[in-house]
Amino acid sequence: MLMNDDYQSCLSSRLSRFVSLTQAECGFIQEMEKDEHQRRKGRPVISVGDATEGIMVLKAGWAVVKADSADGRSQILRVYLPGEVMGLAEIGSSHANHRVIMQTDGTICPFPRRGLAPLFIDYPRLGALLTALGSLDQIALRHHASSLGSMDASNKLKFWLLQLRSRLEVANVGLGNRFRVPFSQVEIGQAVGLTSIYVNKLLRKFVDNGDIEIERPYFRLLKRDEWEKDCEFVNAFHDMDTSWFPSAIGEGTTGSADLSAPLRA
Amino acid sequence: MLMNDDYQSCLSSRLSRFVSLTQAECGFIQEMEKDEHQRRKGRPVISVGDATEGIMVLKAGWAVVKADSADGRSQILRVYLPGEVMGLAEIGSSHANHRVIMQTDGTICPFPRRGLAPLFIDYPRLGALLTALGSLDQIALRHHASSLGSMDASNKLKFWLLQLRSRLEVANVGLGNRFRVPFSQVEIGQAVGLTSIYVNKLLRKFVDNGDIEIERPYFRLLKRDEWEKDCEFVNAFHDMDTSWFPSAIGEGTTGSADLSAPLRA
DNA sequence: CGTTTGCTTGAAGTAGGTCAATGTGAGTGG
DNA sequence: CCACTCACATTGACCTACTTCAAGCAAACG
Repeated sequence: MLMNDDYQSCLSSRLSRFVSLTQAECGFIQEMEKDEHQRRKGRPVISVGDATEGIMVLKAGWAVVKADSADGRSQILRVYLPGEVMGLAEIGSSHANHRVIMQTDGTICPFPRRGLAPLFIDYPRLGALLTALGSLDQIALRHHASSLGSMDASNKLKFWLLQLRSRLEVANVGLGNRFRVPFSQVEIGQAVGLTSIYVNKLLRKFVDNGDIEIERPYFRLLKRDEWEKDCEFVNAFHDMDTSWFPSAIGEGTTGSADLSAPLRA
Repeated sequence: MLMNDDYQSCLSSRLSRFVSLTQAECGFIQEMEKDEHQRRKGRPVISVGDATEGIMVLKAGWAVVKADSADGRSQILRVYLPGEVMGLAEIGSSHANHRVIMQTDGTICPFPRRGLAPLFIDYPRLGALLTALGSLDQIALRHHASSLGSMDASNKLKFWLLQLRSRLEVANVGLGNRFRVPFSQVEIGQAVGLTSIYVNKLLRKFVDNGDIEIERPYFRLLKRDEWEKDCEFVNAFHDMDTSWFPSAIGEGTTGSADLSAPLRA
Protein backbone atom coordinates (compact mmCIF):
# COMPACT_ATOMS: atom_id res chain seq x y z
CA MET A 1 0.00 0.00 0.00
CA LEU A 2 1.78 3.09 -1.24
CA MET A 3 1.33 6.39 0.47
CA ASN A 4 1.72 9.60 -1.39
CA ASP A 5 4.36 11.24 0.72
CA ASP A 6 4.62 14.52 -1.10
CA TYR A 7 2.31 15.85 1.59
CA GLN A 8 3.01 15.82 5.27
CA SER A 9 -0.56 16.53 6.18
CA CYS A 10 -3.38 14.00 6.22
CA LEU A 11 -6.05 16.36 5.09
CA SER A 12 -4.09 17.74 2.20
CA SER A 13 -3.15 14.24 1.21
CA ARG A 14 -6.82 13.36 1.13
CA LEU A 15 -7.94 16.46 -0.67
CA SER A 16 -5.25 16.20 -3.29
CA ARG A 17 -7.02 13.17 -4.62
CA PHE A 18 -9.57 15.53 -6.10
CA VAL A 19 -7.69 18.69 -7.02
CA SER A 20 -3.99 19.40 -7.05
CA LEU A 21 -3.38 21.71 -4.17
CA THR A 22 -1.25 24.79 -4.30
CA GLN A 23 1.66 25.41 -1.98
CA ALA A 24 -0.39 27.94 -0.10
CA GLU A 25 -3.32 25.60 0.38
CA CYS A 26 -1.05 22.85 1.65
CA GLY A 27 0.74 25.21 3.94
CA PHE A 28 -2.45 26.47 5.43
CA ILE A 29 -3.88 23.05 6.10
CA GLN A 30 -0.66 21.84 7.58
CA GLU A 31 -0.45 24.77 9.91
CA MET A 32 -3.98 24.21 11.12
CA GLU A 33 -3.90 20.50 11.56
CA LYS A 34 -3.55 19.42 15.13
CA ASP A 35 -1.49 16.48 16.18
CA GLU A 36 -2.68 13.19 14.94
CA HIS A 37 -3.37 10.58 17.53
CA GLN A 38 -4.08 6.89 17.78
CA ARG A 39 -7.39 5.35 18.70
CA ARG A 40 -7.89 1.74 19.58
CA LYS A 41 -10.64 -0.44 18.22
CA GLY A 42 -13.94 0.22 19.91
CA ARG A 43 -12.95 3.67 21.20
CA PRO A 44 -15.35 6.51 20.49
CA VAL A 45 -14.45 9.20 18.00
CA ILE A 46 -17.63 11.23 18.40
CA SER A 47 -20.28 10.53 21.01
CA VAL A 48 -23.93 11.47 20.79
CA GLY A 49 -24.42 14.93 22.23
CA ASP A 50 -20.81 15.97 21.82
CA ALA A 51 -20.30 19.53 20.77
CA THR A 52 -19.17 19.61 17.16
CA GLU A 53 -15.41 19.63 16.92
CA GLY A 54 -14.39 20.31 13.35
CA ILE A 55 -13.54 17.63 10.88
CA MET A 56 -10.91 14.93 10.89
CA VAL A 57 -9.16 12.59 8.56
CA LEU A 58 -9.03 8.92 9.33
CA LYS A 59 -5.38 8.46 8.49
CA ALA A 60 -5.35 4.75 9.20
CA GLY A 61 -7.87 2.16 10.29
CA TRP A 62 -11.61 1.92 9.90
CA ALA A 63 -14.41 3.67 11.75
CA VAL A 64 -18.20 3.47 11.66
CA VAL A 65 -21.18 5.68 12.34
CA LYS A 66 -23.68 3.99 14.62
CA ALA A 67 -27.21 4.83 15.63
CA ASP A 68 -28.27 3.12 18.80
CA SER A 69 -31.75 2.74 20.14
CA ALA A 70 -33.06 2.38 23.63
CA ASP A 71 -33.51 -1.37 23.41
CA GLY A 72 -29.80 -1.80 22.97
CA ARG A 73 -29.77 -2.45 19.26
CA SER A 74 -27.50 -0.42 17.13
CA GLN A 75 -27.18 0.15 13.47
CA ILE A 76 -24.21 0.95 11.27
CA LEU A 77 -25.02 3.83 8.97
CA ARG A 78 -21.66 4.55 7.45
CA VAL A 79 -18.25 2.98 7.22
CA TYR A 80 -15.23 5.25 7.08
CA LEU A 81 -12.26 3.83 5.24
CA PRO A 82 -8.64 4.87 5.69
CA GLY A 83 -8.13 8.30 4.18
CA GLU A 84 -11.72 9.46 4.41
CA VAL A 85 -12.91 12.67 6.02
CA MET A 86 -15.08 12.26 9.10
CA GLY A 87 -17.31 14.80 10.77
CA LEU A 88 -18.61 16.55 7.66
CA ALA A 89 -22.15 15.50 8.48
CA GLU A 90 -21.86 17.04 11.91
CA ILE A 91 -20.64 20.54 11.14
CA GLY A 92 -24.12 21.91 10.54
CA SER A 93 -25.32 20.87 13.99
CA SER A 94 -24.12 22.10 17.34
CA HIS A 95 -24.24 18.59 18.80
CA ALA A 96 -23.66 15.19 17.32
CA ASN A 97 -26.68 13.04 16.57
CA HIS A 98 -24.83 9.80 15.97
CA ARG A 99 -21.97 7.93 17.41
CA VAL A 100 -18.71 7.42 15.54
CA ILE A 101 -16.44 4.70 16.83
CA MET A 102 -13.26 2.99 15.71
CA GLN A 103 -13.89 -0.30 13.99
CA THR A 104 -10.21 -1.19 14.06
CA ASP A 105 -7.18 0.42 15.64
CA GLY A 106 -6.33 3.54 13.72
CA THR A 107 -5.05 7.07 13.55
CA ILE A 108 -6.98 10.30 13.42
CA CYS A 109 -5.86 13.75 12.26
CA PRO A 110 -8.16 16.48 13.50
CA PHE A 111 -8.64 19.68 11.60
CA PRO A 112 -10.04 21.99 14.22
CA ARG A 113 -13.21 23.94 14.01
CA ARG A 114 -11.45 27.26 14.27
CA GLY A 115 -9.65 26.41 11.05
CA LEU A 116 -12.87 26.33 9.08
CA ALA A 117 -13.57 30.06 8.94
CA PRO A 118 -10.14 30.97 7.58
CA LEU A 119 -10.40 28.04 5.21
CA PHE A 120 -13.60 29.34 3.68
CA ILE A 121 -12.30 32.90 3.58
CA ASP A 122 -8.79 32.43 2.28
CA TYR A 123 -9.08 29.17 0.36
CA PRO A 124 -12.50 29.18 -1.24
CA ARG A 125 -11.61 26.28 -3.45
CA LEU A 126 -11.10 24.13 -0.37
CA GLY A 127 -14.46 25.26 0.91
CA ALA A 128 -16.06 24.11 -2.30
CA LEU A 129 -14.21 20.85 -2.03
CA LEU A 130 -15.59 20.20 1.45
CA THR A 131 -19.07 20.92 0.18
CA ALA A 132 -18.57 18.50 -2.67
CA LEU A 133 -17.25 15.82 -0.33
CA GLY A 134 -20.34 16.22 1.79
CA SER A 135 -22.50 15.85 -1.24
CA LEU A 136 -20.78 12.62 -2.25
CA ASP A 137 -21.36 11.29 1.24
CA GLN A 138 -24.98 12.07 0.83
CA ILE A 139 -25.25 10.26 -2.47
CA ALA A 140 -23.66 7.18 -0.96
CA LEU A 141 -26.08 7.37 1.93
CA ARG A 142 -29.00 7.64 -0.46
CA HIS A 143 -27.89 4.46 -2.15
CA HIS A 144 -27.65 2.77 1.19
CA ALA A 145 -31.09 3.94 2.25
CA SER A 146 -32.43 2.82 -1.06
CA SER A 147 -30.99 -0.63 -0.49
CA LEU A 148 -32.41 -0.83 3.04
CA GLY A 149 -35.83 0.20 1.83
CA SER A 150 -36.35 -1.85 -1.24
CA MET A 151 -34.08 -4.85 -1.59
CA ASP A 152 -34.54 -8.33 -0.24
CA ALA A 153 -32.01 -9.64 2.25
CA SER A 154 -29.79 -11.33 -0.26
CA ASN A 155 -29.42 -8.23 -2.40
CA LYS A 156 -28.88 -5.97 0.57
CA LEU A 157 -25.93 -8.07 1.55
CA LYS A 158 -24.58 -8.25 -1.96
CA PHE A 159 -24.99 -4.54 -2.40
CA TRP A 160 -23.20 -3.73 0.82
CA LEU A 161 -20.23 -5.89 -0.08
CA LEU A 162 -20.04 -4.52 -3.60
CA GLN A 163 -20.14 -0.97 -2.41
CA LEU A 164 -17.47 -1.65 0.18
CA ARG A 165 -15.27 -3.16 -2.47
CA SER A 166 -15.75 -0.24 -4.80
CA ARG A 167 -14.86 2.25 -2.15
CA LEU A 168 -11.80 0.31 -1.15
CA GLU A 169 -10.76 0.30 -4.76
CA VAL A 170 -10.82 4.08 -4.89
CA ALA A 171 -8.08 4.23 -2.29
CA ASN A 172 -6.36 1.08 -3.40
CA VAL A 173 -6.34 1.15 -7.16
CA GLY A 174 -6.22 -2.24 -8.75
CA LEU A 175 -7.72 -4.00 -5.76
CA GLY A 176 -9.20 -7.16 -7.14
CA ASN A 177 -12.17 -9.02 -5.81
CA ARG A 178 -10.53 -9.98 -2.55
CA PHE A 179 -10.58 -7.61 0.37
CA ARG A 180 -10.67 -7.42 4.11
CA VAL A 181 -13.98 -7.03 5.88
CA PRO A 182 -13.19 -6.29 9.51
CA PHE A 183 -16.74 -6.86 10.68
CA SER A 184 -18.35 -9.66 12.61
CA GLN A 185 -21.53 -11.14 11.25
CA VAL A 186 -23.40 -9.30 13.96
CA GLU A 187 -21.97 -6.04 12.67
CA ILE A 188 -22.68 -6.87 9.06
CA GLY A 189 -26.23 -7.48 10.19
CA GLN A 190 -26.31 -4.06 11.83
CA ALA A 191 -25.12 -2.51 8.60
CA VAL A 192 -27.56 -4.17 6.24
CA GLY A 193 -30.51 -4.31 8.61
CA LEU A 194 -30.66 -8.05 9.17
CA THR A 195 -30.15 -10.49 12.00
CA SER A 196 -26.68 -11.87 12.38
CA ILE A 197 -28.06 -15.33 12.03
CA TYR A 198 -29.72 -14.60 8.73
CA VAL A 199 -26.51 -12.99 7.56
CA ASN A 200 -24.81 -16.22 8.46
CA LYS A 201 -27.25 -18.30 6.49
CA LEU A 202 -26.93 -16.05 3.46
CA LEU A 203 -23.14 -16.06 3.56
CA ARG A 204 -23.17 -19.80 3.86
CA LYS A 205 -25.46 -20.03 0.87
CA PHE A 206 -23.19 -17.71 -1.11
CA VAL A 207 -20.21 -19.88 -0.28
CA ASP A 208 -22.05 -23.07 -1.20
CA ASN A 209 -23.15 -21.50 -4.47
CA GLY A 210 -19.59 -20.58 -5.28
CA ASP A 211 -20.45 -16.89 -5.25
CA ILE A 212 -17.80 -16.00 -2.70
CA GLU A 213 -14.86 -17.38 -0.79
CA ILE A 214 -14.26 -16.44 2.81
CA GLU A 215 -10.97 -16.67 4.65
CA ARG A 216 -11.74 -14.59 7.65
CA PRO A 217 -11.55 -11.71 7.60
CA TYR A 218 -11.02 -11.72 3.85
CA PHE A 219 -13.80 -12.02 1.33
CA ARG A 220 -13.41 -12.80 -2.33
CA LEU A 221 -16.26 -12.03 -4.69
CA LEU A 222 -16.22 -14.67 -7.39
CA LYS A 223 -19.28 -13.51 -9.25
CA ARG A 224 -19.05 -9.79 -9.00
CA ASP A 225 -20.53 -9.06 -12.42
CA GLU A 226 -23.51 -11.24 -11.73
CA TRP A 227 -24.02 -9.62 -8.35
CA GLU A 228 -23.79 -6.16 -9.80
CA LYS A 229 -26.62 -7.02 -12.14
CA ASP A 230 -28.66 -8.61 -9.35
CA CYS A 231 -28.78 -5.44 -7.35
CA GLU A 232 -28.37 -2.89 -10.11
CA PHE A 233 -25.17 -1.69 -8.60
CA VAL A 234 -23.79 1.51 -10.00
CA ASN A 235 -20.39 2.67 -8.96
CA ALA A 236 -20.90 6.24 -7.87
CA PHE A 237 -17.45 6.63 -6.39
CA HIS A 238 -15.49 7.49 -9.47
CA ASP A 239 -16.46 10.96 -10.35
CA MET A 240 -16.21 14.08 -8.34
CA ASP A 241 -17.18 17.06 -10.40
CA THR A 242 -14.71 19.80 -9.63
CA SER A 243 -15.42 21.86 -12.69
CA TRP A 244 -17.55 24.37 -10.84
CA PHE A 245 -14.93 25.04 -8.19
CA PRO A 246 -13.40 28.46 -7.90
CA SER A 247 -9.79 28.57 -9.01
CA ALA A 248 -7.19 28.34 -6.34
CA ILE A 249 -6.10 31.71 -4.96
CA GLY A 250 -3.24 33.33 -6.77
CA GLU A 251 -4.53 32.20 -10.12
CA GLY A 252 -6.08 35.51 -10.88
CA THR A 253 -9.73 34.80 -10.51
CA THR A 254 -11.45 37.87 -9.21
CA GLY A 255 -14.79 36.47 -8.35
CA SER A 256 -16.52 37.37 -11.55
CA ALA A 257 -18.95 34.86 -12.90
CA ASP A 258 -16.37 33.73 -15.44
CA LEU A 259 -15.69 30.10 -15.14
CA SER A 260 -12.05 29.29 -15.55
CA ALA A 261 -11.64 25.65 -16.31
CA PRO A 262 -10.12 23.89 -13.34
CA LEU A 263 -8.62 20.47 -13.32
CA ARG A 264 -10.74 17.38 -13.48
CA ALA A 265 -9.82 13.94 -12.26
CA MET B 1 -48.88 31.78 5.86
CA LEU B 2 -46.69 34.86 6.15
CA MET B 3 -43.79 35.36 3.84
CA ASN B 4 -40.84 37.45 4.81
CA ASP B 5 -40.87 39.95 1.99
CA ASP B 6 -37.82 41.93 2.95
CA TYR B 7 -36.06 39.81 0.37
CA GLN B 8 -36.95 39.60 -3.26
CA SER B 9 -34.85 36.53 -3.87
CA CYS B 10 -35.85 32.98 -3.00
CA LEU B 11 -32.42 31.83 -2.06
CA SER B 12 -31.66 34.78 0.15
CA SER B 13 -35.05 34.38 1.75
CA ARG B 14 -34.20 30.81 2.53
CA LEU B 15 -30.69 31.47 3.74
CA SER B 16 -31.75 34.33 5.95
CA ARG B 17 -33.47 31.83 8.16
CA PHE B 18 -30.06 30.85 9.42
CA VAL B 19 -27.95 34.01 9.35
CA SER B 20 -28.94 37.56 8.74
CA LEU B 21 -27.60 38.42 5.34
CA THR B 22 -25.77 41.58 4.50
CA GLN B 23 -26.83 43.90 1.72
CA ALA B 24 -23.94 42.70 -0.37
CA GLU B 25 -24.80 39.05 0.09
CA CYS B 26 -28.40 39.65 -0.84
CA GLY B 27 -27.41 41.70 -3.82
CA PHE B 28 -25.10 39.06 -5.11
CA ILE B 29 -27.59 36.25 -4.79
CA GLN B 30 -30.29 38.28 -6.41
CA GLU B 31 -28.12 39.13 -9.33
CA MET B 32 -27.22 35.51 -9.90
CA GLU B 33 -30.61 33.99 -9.51
CA LYS B 34 -32.21 33.06 -12.79
CA ASP B 35 -35.87 33.42 -13.48
CA GLU B 36 -38.12 31.33 -11.38
CA HIS B 37 -40.50 29.09 -13.22
CA GLN B 38 -43.49 26.90 -12.55
CA ARG B 39 -43.53 23.14 -12.62
CA ARG B 40 -46.62 21.01 -12.63
CA LYS B 41 -47.16 18.00 -10.44
CA GLY B 42 -45.32 14.96 -11.75
CA ARG B 43 -42.89 16.96 -13.90
CA PRO B 44 -39.21 16.17 -13.51
CA VAL B 45 -36.87 18.61 -11.82
CA ILE B 46 -33.73 16.54 -12.19
CA SER B 47 -33.52 13.34 -14.20
CA VAL B 48 -31.05 10.53 -13.69
CA GLY B 49 -27.97 11.19 -15.75
CA ASP B 50 -28.59 14.91 -16.09
CA ALA B 51 -25.51 17.05 -15.93
CA THR B 52 -25.44 18.88 -12.63
CA GLU B 53 -27.04 22.26 -12.91
CA GLY B 54 -26.40 24.24 -9.76
CA ILE B 55 -28.81 24.43 -6.91
CA MET B 56 -32.37 25.67 -6.70
CA VAL B 57 -34.89 26.78 -4.17
CA LEU B 58 -38.31 25.22 -4.14
CA LYS B 59 -40.22 28.44 -3.73
CA ALA B 60 -43.62 26.81 -3.59
CA GLY B 61 -44.95 23.27 -3.74
CA TRP B 62 -43.47 19.95 -2.78
CA ALA B 63 -40.93 17.77 -4.56
CA VAL B 64 -39.42 14.36 -3.89
CA VAL B 65 -36.23 12.47 -4.63
CA LYS B 66 -36.93 9.06 -6.11
CA ALA B 67 -34.76 6.06 -6.78
CA ASP B 68 -36.24 3.72 -9.31
CA SER B 69 -35.23 0.19 -10.02
CA ALA B 70 -35.44 -1.89 -13.16
CA ASP B 71 -38.52 -3.78 -12.04
CA GLY B 72 -40.51 -0.56 -12.03
CA ARG B 73 -40.58 0.02 -8.30
CA SER B 74 -39.49 3.32 -7.01
CA GLN B 75 -38.63 4.66 -3.67
CA ILE B 76 -38.92 8.09 -2.13
CA LEU B 77 -35.68 9.07 -0.43
CA ARG B 78 -36.33 12.67 0.42
CA VAL B 79 -39.22 15.10 0.50
CA TYR B 80 -38.53 18.74 -0.29
CA LEU B 81 -40.84 21.19 1.39
CA PRO B 82 -41.57 24.72 0.22
CA GLY B 83 -38.55 26.91 0.83
CA GLU B 84 -35.97 24.15 0.86
CA VAL B 85 -32.81 24.04 -1.22
CA MET B 86 -32.64 21.27 -3.80
CA GLY B 87 -29.63 19.97 -5.65
CA LEU B 88 -27.07 20.21 -2.87
CA ALA B 89 -26.56 16.46 -2.92
CA GLU B 90 -25.79 16.59 -6.62
CA ILE B 91 -23.14 19.28 -6.81
CA GLY B 92 -20.30 16.89 -6.06
CA SER B 93 -21.16 14.64 -8.99
CA SER B 94 -21.08 15.46 -12.65
CA HIS B 95 -24.32 13.60 -13.28
CA ALA B 96 -27.40 13.06 -11.18
CA ASN B 97 -27.86 9.67 -9.55
CA HIS B 98 -31.45 10.12 -8.53
CA ARG B 99 -34.59 11.59 -9.91
CA VAL B 100 -36.23 14.67 -8.46
CA ILE B 101 -39.83 15.28 -9.41
CA MET B 102 -42.60 17.63 -8.40
CA GLN B 103 -45.00 16.11 -5.93
CA THR B 104 -47.43 18.99 -6.31
CA ASP B 105 -47.57 21.98 -8.62
CA GLY B 106 -44.91 24.44 -7.58
CA THR B 107 -42.31 27.05 -8.36
CA ILE B 108 -38.57 26.69 -8.68
CA CYS B 109 -35.85 29.33 -8.46
CA PRO B 110 -32.57 28.15 -9.95
CA PHE B 111 -29.26 29.46 -8.75
CA PRO B 112 -26.95 28.58 -11.59
CA ARG B 113 -23.78 26.60 -11.37
CA ARG B 114 -21.66 29.46 -12.59
CA GLY B 115 -22.75 31.42 -9.54
CA LEU B 116 -21.12 28.97 -7.18
CA ALA B 117 -17.49 29.91 -7.77
CA PRO B 118 -18.01 33.61 -7.12
CA LEU B 119 -20.16 32.71 -4.16
CA PHE B 120 -17.37 30.75 -2.53
CA ILE B 121 -14.80 33.38 -3.40
CA ASP B 122 -16.58 36.57 -2.52
CA TYR B 123 -19.07 35.43 0.08
CA PRO B 124 -17.31 32.76 2.10
CA ARG B 125 -19.98 32.83 4.75
CA LEU B 126 -22.54 31.74 2.19
CA GLY B 127 -20.24 28.94 1.16
CA ALA B 128 -20.10 27.77 4.75
CA LEU B 129 -23.85 28.01 4.93
CA LEU B 130 -24.30 25.76 1.92
CA THR B 131 -21.95 23.24 3.46
CA ALA B 132 -23.93 23.33 6.68
CA LEU B 133 -27.21 22.89 4.82
CA GLY B 134 -25.78 19.85 3.12
CA SER B 135 -24.73 18.45 6.43
CA LEU B 136 -28.22 18.89 7.88
CA ASP B 137 -29.63 17.07 4.88
CA GLN B 138 -27.27 14.27 5.60
CA ILE B 139 -28.30 14.03 9.25
CA ALA B 140 -31.94 13.83 8.23
CA LEU B 141 -31.11 11.13 5.74
CA ARG B 142 -29.25 9.19 8.40
CA HIS B 143 -32.32 9.24 10.57
CA HIS B 144 -34.38 8.02 7.67
CA ALA B 145 -31.96 5.22 6.88
CA SER B 146 -31.91 4.31 10.51
CA SER B 147 -35.67 4.04 10.52
CA LEU B 148 -35.70 1.92 7.36
CA GLY B 149 -33.10 -0.41 8.77
CA SER B 150 -34.26 -1.03 12.27
CA MET B 151 -37.89 -0.18 12.95
CA ASP B 152 -40.95 -2.29 12.48
CA ALA B 153 -43.57 -1.15 10.01
CA SER B 154 -45.71 0.68 12.50
CA ASN B 155 -42.85 2.75 13.83
CA LYS B 156 -41.49 3.49 10.38
CA LEU B 157 -44.80 5.00 9.48
CA LYS B 158 -45.08 6.92 12.73
CA PHE B 159 -41.56 8.18 12.38
CA TRP B 160 -42.07 9.37 8.86
CA LEU B 161 -45.19 11.31 9.76
CA LEU B 162 -43.57 12.83 12.84
CA GLN B 163 -40.56 13.93 10.92
CA LEU B 164 -42.70 15.43 8.19
CA ARG B 165 -44.67 17.35 10.78
CA SER B 166 -41.53 18.64 12.45
CA ARG B 167 -40.09 19.86 9.22
CA LEU B 168 -43.30 21.56 8.24
CA GLU B 169 -43.29 23.26 11.59
CA VAL B 170 -39.89 24.79 10.91
CA ALA B 171 -41.32 26.70 7.98
CA ASN B 172 -44.73 27.17 9.48
CA VAL B 173 -44.13 28.02 13.11
CA GLY B 174 -46.98 27.09 15.36
CA LEU B 175 -48.30 24.40 13.07
CA GLY B 176 -50.27 22.11 15.28
CA ASN B 177 -50.78 18.41 14.83
CA ARG B 178 -52.80 18.74 11.68
CA PHE B 179 -51.07 19.04 8.34
CA ARG B 180 -51.39 18.20 4.70
CA VAL B 181 -49.79 15.04 3.38
CA PRO B 182 -50.00 15.24 -0.39
CA PHE B 183 -49.09 11.61 -0.89
CA SER B 184 -51.13 8.60 -1.90
CA GLN B 185 -50.82 5.48 0.19
CA VAL B 186 -48.73 3.98 -2.56
CA GLU B 187 -46.31 6.88 -2.25
CA ILE B 188 -46.23 6.72 1.51
CA GLY B 189 -45.34 3.09 1.07
CA GLN B 190 -42.50 4.05 -1.26
CA ALA B 191 -41.21 6.46 1.34
CA VAL B 192 -41.27 4.13 4.32
CA GLY B 193 -40.40 0.95 2.48
CA LEU B 194 -43.74 -0.84 2.81
CA THR B 195 -46.52 -2.02 0.53
CA SER B 196 -49.34 0.39 -0.03
CA ILE B 197 -51.73 -2.18 1.28
CA TYR B 198 -49.89 -2.61 4.53
CA VAL B 199 -49.73 1.14 4.86
CA ASN B 200 -53.47 1.11 4.46
CA LYS B 201 -53.92 -1.48 7.18
CA LEU B 202 -51.67 0.43 9.55
CA LEU B 203 -53.39 3.74 8.93
CA ARG B 204 -56.72 2.09 9.48
CA LYS B 205 -55.48 0.65 12.74
CA PHE B 206 -54.18 4.07 13.80
CA VAL B 207 -57.55 5.62 13.05
CA ASP B 208 -59.40 2.88 14.91
CA ASN B 209 -57.07 3.29 17.88
CA GLY B 210 -57.75 7.00 17.94
CA ASP B 211 -54.11 7.76 17.21
CA ILE B 212 -54.85 9.88 14.18
CA GLU B 213 -57.65 11.49 12.22
CA ILE B 214 -57.59 11.59 8.45
CA GLU B 215 -59.51 13.98 6.26
CA ARG B 216 -57.76 13.48 3.01
CA PRO B 217 -55.29 14.87 2.40
CA TYR B 218 -55.02 16.17 5.95
CA PHE B 219 -53.68 14.16 8.85
CA ARG B 220 -54.04 14.99 12.51
CA LEU B 221 -51.75 13.31 15.01
CA LEU B 222 -53.74 12.86 18.19
CA LYS B 223 -51.09 11.06 20.16
CA ARG B 224 -47.94 12.73 19.07
CA ASP B 225 -46.16 12.48 22.41
CA GLU B 226 -46.85 8.80 22.65
CA TRP B 227 -45.66 8.26 19.10
CA GLU B 228 -42.50 10.21 19.70
CA LYS B 229 -41.68 7.87 22.54
CA ASP B 230 -42.55 4.79 20.49
CA CYS B 231 -39.98 5.55 17.88
CA GLU B 232 -37.52 7.55 19.93
CA PHE B 233 -38.09 10.55 17.77
CA VAL B 234 -35.68 13.39 18.20
CA ASN B 235 -36.31 16.64 16.47
CA ALA B 236 -33.07 17.39 14.71
CA PHE B 237 -34.45 20.29 12.75
CA HIS B 238 -34.10 23.03 15.28
CA ASP B 239 -30.48 23.81 15.47
CA MET B 240 -28.10 24.87 12.81
CA ASP B 241 -24.75 25.67 14.27
CA THR B 242 -23.53 28.82 12.57
CA SER B 243 -20.95 29.70 15.19
CA TRP B 244 -18.04 28.42 13.14
CA PHE B 245 -18.96 30.43 10.07
CA PRO B 246 -16.65 33.11 8.82
CA SER B 247 -17.99 36.61 9.39
CA ALA B 248 -19.71 38.24 6.50
CA ILE B 249 -17.41 40.27 4.29
CA GLY B 250 -16.92 43.83 5.29
CA GLU B 251 -16.91 42.94 8.96
CA GLY B 252 -13.18 43.08 9.19
CA THR B 253 -12.25 39.47 9.49
CA THR B 254 -8.91 38.97 7.84
CA GLY B 255 -8.76 35.24 7.69
CA SER B 256 -6.63 34.78 10.74
CA ALA B 257 -7.49 31.89 12.96
CA ASP B 258 -9.19 34.23 15.38
CA LEU B 259 -12.76 33.31 15.89
CA SER B 260 -15.00 36.30 15.94
CA ALA B 261 -18.29 35.40 17.50
CA PRO B 262 -20.97 35.37 14.81
CA LEU B 263 -24.67 35.27 15.33
CA ARG B 264 -26.37 32.19 16.57
CA ALA B 265 -30.01 31.29 16.06
C1' DC C 1 -7.20 -24.00 30.84
C1' DG C 2 -11.74 -21.65 31.49
C1' DT C 3 -14.19 -17.71 29.48
C1' DT C 4 -15.61 -14.99 26.03
C1' DT C 5 -16.71 -13.84 21.47
C1' DG C 6 -18.16 -15.18 17.28
C1' DC C 7 -19.81 -18.81 13.91
C1' DT C 8 -23.17 -22.49 12.73
C1' DT C 9 -27.41 -24.93 12.41
C1' DG C 10 -32.23 -26.27 13.27
C1' DA C 11 -37.15 -25.64 14.62
C1' DA C 12 -40.94 -22.68 15.16
C1' DG C 13 -43.42 -18.25 14.88
C1' DT C 14 -44.82 -13.89 12.73
C1' DA C 15 -44.63 -9.50 10.42
C1' DG C 16 -45.43 -8.09 6.39
C1' DG C 17 -45.92 -9.30 1.35
C1' DT C 18 -48.71 -11.10 -2.59
C1' DC C 19 -52.91 -11.91 -4.83
C1' DA C 20 -57.53 -10.94 -5.66
C1' DA C 21 -61.83 -8.63 -5.33
C1' DT C 22 -64.73 -4.71 -4.21
C1' DG C 23 -65.71 0.08 -3.30
C1' DT C 24 -65.41 5.10 -4.17
C1' DG C 25 -65.03 9.61 -5.67
C1' DA C 26 -63.20 12.80 -9.53
C1' DG C 27 -62.98 13.67 -14.13
C1' DT C 28 -64.78 13.28 -19.08
C1' DG C 29 -67.37 12.51 -22.89
C1' DG C 30 -71.91 11.93 -24.56
C1' DC D 1 -77.90 14.28 -16.60
C1' DC D 2 -75.78 9.58 -16.96
C1' DA D 3 -72.13 6.17 -18.24
C1' DC D 4 -67.41 5.17 -18.42
C1' DT D 5 -62.88 5.30 -16.82
C1' DC D 6 -59.11 5.78 -13.88
C1' DA D 7 -56.68 6.35 -9.82
C1' DC D 8 -56.90 5.38 -5.23
C1' DA D 9 -58.62 3.29 -0.87
C1' DT D 10 -60.19 -0.94 1.44
C1' DT D 11 -60.44 -5.63 3.00
C1' DG D 12 -59.71 -10.66 3.28
C1' DA D 13 -57.16 -15.11 2.48
C1' DC D 14 -53.02 -17.01 1.93
C1' DC D 15 -48.01 -17.37 1.91
C1' DT D 16 -42.98 -16.72 2.81
C1' DA D 17 -38.85 -14.29 4.03
C1' DC D 18 -37.29 -13.19 7.80
C1' DT D 19 -36.94 -13.27 13.01
C1' DT D 20 -36.65 -15.45 17.45
C1' DC D 21 -35.28 -18.96 20.36
C1' DA D 22 -32.22 -22.57 21.50
C1' DA D 23 -28.21 -25.28 21.39
C1' DG D 24 -23.64 -26.75 20.05
C1' DC D 25 -18.75 -25.39 18.28
C1' DA D 26 -14.46 -23.19 17.28
C1' DA D 27 -11.14 -19.96 17.93
C1' DA D 28 -9.07 -16.26 20.52
C1' DC D 29 -7.50 -14.70 25.02
C1' DG D 30 -7.03 -13.77 29.79
